[in-house]
Amino acid sequence: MAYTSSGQMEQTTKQPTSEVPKLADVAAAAGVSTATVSRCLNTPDRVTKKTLKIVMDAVDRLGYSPNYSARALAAGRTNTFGAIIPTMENAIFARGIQAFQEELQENGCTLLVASSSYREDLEEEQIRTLTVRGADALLLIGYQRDRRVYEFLEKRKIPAVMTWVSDPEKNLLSVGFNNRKAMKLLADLVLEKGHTSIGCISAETAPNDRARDRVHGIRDAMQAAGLDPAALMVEETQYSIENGDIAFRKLMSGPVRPTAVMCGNDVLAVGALRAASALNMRIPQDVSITGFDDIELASVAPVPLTTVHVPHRRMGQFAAKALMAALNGEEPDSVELPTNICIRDTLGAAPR
Amino acid sequence: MAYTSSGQMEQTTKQPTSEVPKLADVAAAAGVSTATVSRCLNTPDRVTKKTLKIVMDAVDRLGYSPNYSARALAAGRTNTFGAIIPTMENAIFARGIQAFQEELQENGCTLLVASSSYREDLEEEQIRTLTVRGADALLLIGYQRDRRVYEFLEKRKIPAVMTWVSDPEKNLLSVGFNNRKAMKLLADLVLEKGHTSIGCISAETAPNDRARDRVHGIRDAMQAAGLDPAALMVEETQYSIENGDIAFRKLMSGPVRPTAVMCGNDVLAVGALRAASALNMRIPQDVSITGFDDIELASVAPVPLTTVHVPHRRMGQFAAKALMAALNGEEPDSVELPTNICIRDTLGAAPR
DNA sequence: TTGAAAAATGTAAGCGCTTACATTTTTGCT
DNA sequence: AGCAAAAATGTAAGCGCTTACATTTTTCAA
Repeated sequence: MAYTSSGQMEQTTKQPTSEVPKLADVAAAAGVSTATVSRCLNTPDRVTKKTLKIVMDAVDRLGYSPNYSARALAAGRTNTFGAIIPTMENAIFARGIQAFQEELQENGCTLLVASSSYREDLEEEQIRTLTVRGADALLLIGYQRDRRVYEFLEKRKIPAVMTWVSDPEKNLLSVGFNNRKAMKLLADLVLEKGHTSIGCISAETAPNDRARDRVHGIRDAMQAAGLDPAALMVEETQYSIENGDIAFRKLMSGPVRPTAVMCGNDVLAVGALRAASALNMRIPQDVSITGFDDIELASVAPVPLTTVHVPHRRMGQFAAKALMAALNGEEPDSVELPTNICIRDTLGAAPR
Repeated sequence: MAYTSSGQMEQTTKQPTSEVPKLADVAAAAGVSTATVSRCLNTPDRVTKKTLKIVMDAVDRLGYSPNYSARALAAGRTNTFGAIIPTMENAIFARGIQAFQEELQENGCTLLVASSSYREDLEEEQIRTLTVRGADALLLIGYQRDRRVYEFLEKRKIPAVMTWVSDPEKNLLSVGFNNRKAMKLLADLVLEKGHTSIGCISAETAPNDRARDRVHGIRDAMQAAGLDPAALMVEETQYSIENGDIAFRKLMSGPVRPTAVMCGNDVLAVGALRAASALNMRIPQDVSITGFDDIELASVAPVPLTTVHVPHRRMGQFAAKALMAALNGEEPDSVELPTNICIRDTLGAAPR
């Protein structure tokens, strides 16, 4: 009777199994100790095939499933990961996070997602919340945050991976891509088409290092092509179709009309597309427009969008793998994924 | 020394506070028992103002935050809610779930979201997973699922709220709206405009009671208007812009061309819109198109969409409130929210 | 066959918190 | 001032699991 879960004697009137079975019940049913049951569940190779079978049969028979809180408390790990993304409102992060989640799930881990609304202070708060909630590790977007945050994570020994960015210079684990280089490559292509008057619709660069890098990339290309990088006309706004529309109109009503408008992401580009067609501008004959990300929206836009394809799914998967490795005491390497340009119908030769 | 967390004597070399402080440390620092600290945190009104202050000061000073696993284990509640939605890929559920989450967060609760890909079997699996993970309560979409699932929840005493639907006949807690009635109202309007040949692009109705109800609503209106409900031309497909496009073309290439196409949601409607303009049909002169949901997409579509507005945010909030009430042993009432028709530019008089 | 090393299993001490119950303090009367 | 009831606080027993360590069983070379 050593392992029955309740101290009371067996009643003559048997309980109708309304109670959820616990580890000790399985142990009793299988005639082994709780430690053995625990091993069968967590480290099956430390147990005889025979006992494994007996125990697993008991598990099935009782319909046992472990209490995660108890497990977390005893083991000191929650198997819960956190991700803090700037927004859930549009699809920018959806695919990558989805892949991240799937990869975790396959390994028995859970994901908690929070959003920061592109605000550093809120991000910090969310990081603390998720940590307190017991997240074993975190996925973050970009590098830009107070050093205090990094110190906090360091102190708590919580592995974190930065995503959507890549900078080998930084001594931080990252799984992402080089925004600046990716955008430069697309800009090179735009310049090759003969455009000299370039506009750019970007997310707000102050709180967003990815956006900043992308704008930088355009300037790099201009410089390389012998143009004045300062001539780039930049409109900053928040990511939304509506805002892309507005920003495009602003660019078009300025003193110098750009012949190509490079957008910081596909959502803005679709807004620009809409504005252009509302202004009776033909694409790409009158104006070229490019995006970034290659989300579904890009391919179903009124005119399919020339954009930069980002391997979101692979990024999510690798990020998960890296964090799980870090939790196992390994020292995973950062990975920089290649992006590639996705040529569709919105980029053409400069007019005239 | 009764409440220090470590049994060892104070070392001469003080630890650099690397260890995360625990309840007992706070108790020791405040000079009270662990019970009192716990009460300060959970039921502050059961404690003197004075001790509350002392304890909270200690909490701040030590930077204490409770271990949620331990709390969950001891209290038998996790303060975690689960939501299982058919898909995260488009924005249909985003707003409602976001509001649900915000409401929970305000009350110190966490949300775990999983998706079922519109498959009953996967939904059941996710329900079990979330339950095992310790979800105290669940938000589900629609009514349609095996009775076994309801029994399971009943047995485990896990409150669940059905959302995006409302049927007072069902003896289940729900916070939602009447899909059939909502769609009928819109269909009434379409019929008033003189349309007699109606098409419908719907989600697959087999696994989706909301979609089924909406189609039903159109038929109700036709019947009421003296038309043959069986004459409704229905195309079923999965929710995506692309599929809406394809379905629209199918409808238009059938033996009878509908003059109005009512879509099961806004995403499909935007696809239909795109197809129409690709086919050089003017909206609404040549063909009327309607949506359902009123997500952002609807108002930024090439032609702003006439659609049914669903109060997603309020639905999410009420759902959260209902579940929290249920967990407190109350018996919350189901709530049916009103929808309303959002008239924009895609519905016009029947041609000729 | 024997015995030491390796493998399997068992024992029991927590993990950090909540809460029933016991005890002490305060309150509000008379 | 004195007393019973109410309020505040303290005591300590778990919540269900993992795991260090102890014990038993198996393996395998001599």
